[in-house]
Amino acid sequence: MNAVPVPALPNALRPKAMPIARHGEPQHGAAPVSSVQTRCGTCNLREVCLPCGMQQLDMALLDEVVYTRKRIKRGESLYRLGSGFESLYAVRSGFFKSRVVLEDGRDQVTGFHMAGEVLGMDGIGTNSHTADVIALEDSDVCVIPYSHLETPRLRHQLHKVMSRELVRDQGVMMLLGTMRAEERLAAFLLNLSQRFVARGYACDEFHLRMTRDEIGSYLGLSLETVSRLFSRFQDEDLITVQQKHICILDIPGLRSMMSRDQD
Amino acid sequence: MNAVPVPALPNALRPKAMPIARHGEPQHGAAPVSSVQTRCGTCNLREVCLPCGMQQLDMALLDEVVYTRKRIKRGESLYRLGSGFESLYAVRSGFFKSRVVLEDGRDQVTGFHMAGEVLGMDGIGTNSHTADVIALEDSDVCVIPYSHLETPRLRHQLHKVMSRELVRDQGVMMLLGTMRAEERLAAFLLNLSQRFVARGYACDEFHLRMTRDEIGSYLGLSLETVSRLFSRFQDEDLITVQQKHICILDIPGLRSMMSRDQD
DNA sequence: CGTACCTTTGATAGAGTTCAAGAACGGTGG
DNA sequence: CCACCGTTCTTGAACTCTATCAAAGGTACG
Repeated sequence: MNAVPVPALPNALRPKAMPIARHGEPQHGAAPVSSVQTRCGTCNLREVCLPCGMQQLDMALLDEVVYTRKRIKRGESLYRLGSGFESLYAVRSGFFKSRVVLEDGRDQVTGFHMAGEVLGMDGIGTNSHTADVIALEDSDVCVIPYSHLETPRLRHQLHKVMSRELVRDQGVMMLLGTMRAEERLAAFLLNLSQRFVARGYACDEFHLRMTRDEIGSYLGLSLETVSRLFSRFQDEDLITVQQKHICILDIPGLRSMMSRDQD
Repeated sequence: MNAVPVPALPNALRPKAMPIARHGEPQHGAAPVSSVQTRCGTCNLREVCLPCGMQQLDMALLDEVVYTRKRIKRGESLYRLGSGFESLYAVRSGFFKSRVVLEDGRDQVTGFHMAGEVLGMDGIGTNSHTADVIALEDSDVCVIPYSHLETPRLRHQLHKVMSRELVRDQGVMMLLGTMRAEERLAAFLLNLSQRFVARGYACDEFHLRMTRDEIGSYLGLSLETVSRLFSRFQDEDLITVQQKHICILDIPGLRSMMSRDQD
């Protein structure tokens, strides 16, 4: 029942279109306990997942790829710093955060991850993971043993995914390095919006799965600043906020907030 | 003549050990104009370069890998945002910065790159580069056509390099997201020091190849703050600074500067 | 040898943090 | 159904760190 990212909310909050975001397999009344077999060829996420860009390729190839599924409950971790690396994980449904922790206890949220995104690549280099990945809601992942990445196409897809991750990181550095608080939050909202759209959900209305604290950590701001900015954006009719429920009213307005010259 | 990262400086500044940092090939009087053939098997950088970790593997394998070399003069770019992706580049000698530029002109230095490091992986995802990479001194790279990464070992090495890059980015996010100015600069100096050591240079004495402005951009600080902190670190006998020439006097002191509890 | 760039240092101001307190929400159990 | 609890969110006020503005000194390179 957690296949839809916005679980128990009024109709208005449901995705306007959801061609992708349901499980490929029929969902039985009782959720499967932990590991199920899943076939890429029938997975509705295939257009945004690891083999993204493979639509034009032989489906036959995809059909052969079968992964184990794993459920992670809200608050539990997919993996932790120091745990051994064996597999990559594709998020099937749900929402994760990744974070790194400093010796003195400070931590930094390094990313939020939704359906179709790939996790675990930090472990390839040292054979053990360098971050914690924690489910922000009950979630489902496909386990992709690293050793199974045998076909050239799939390997190239992995390269693409990793490369995009590097590019995403550049964006975060830009955000943390040069942007002011309001620009960061605007960029954050627009990014979330884009990613929801890519998954067939409404671009202008969604439910934040993370706390103000987690947003703040990710954006390099205090939770109070995040809260204040949400209120200010609302005053300026850019968005509406009710706790974790966000409506974006003025996408161009948010966008213009990100270029400095025109205040 | 630019093989040594510290070109024209007093003896004290020269690397204390330099088992790695000279060209594998005999250097002819006049520097080669642009492209030369280079063999990994005889390259003195092989222990820190793309095939790092391959020491224990067949050298025979390495010997077959031959790359084209390319010279980039100070101030020139290895590639630019939007330029097509074909190859990865391994830095043989010299020093680079990478940066991304926002529409409104602001830019962010996203990394500094020295001998043995691999550049260009940002281009794999979209088949075009997403950043500018600019030489901070006359430099030398090996051109590694992406299509040549054919052996399983080499591919795995690429995965490792990319993964480590992702982990490095996590570190930068931690830096930009949670650290204060002094912590950032301390972390920066310690990181540089470590990387020099890995290449056989002195850990406590080196020549900065970048300006205060570039350091500031990388660390999310203004150049004035960087300059002030250098001066303060000097007052506190942690380092000595003379323009771009740095001596680290107290590594533990710098390290303790990075944990917040003990002020 | 002069010019352009880089660096240092001071004074001021502003953005965002921190501390604090109260309000809203969500779940639990009586 | 309501009261209760912990967690999350909001808002205010004071303070701090860092940016910005400004000017002078140094260095390097043509």
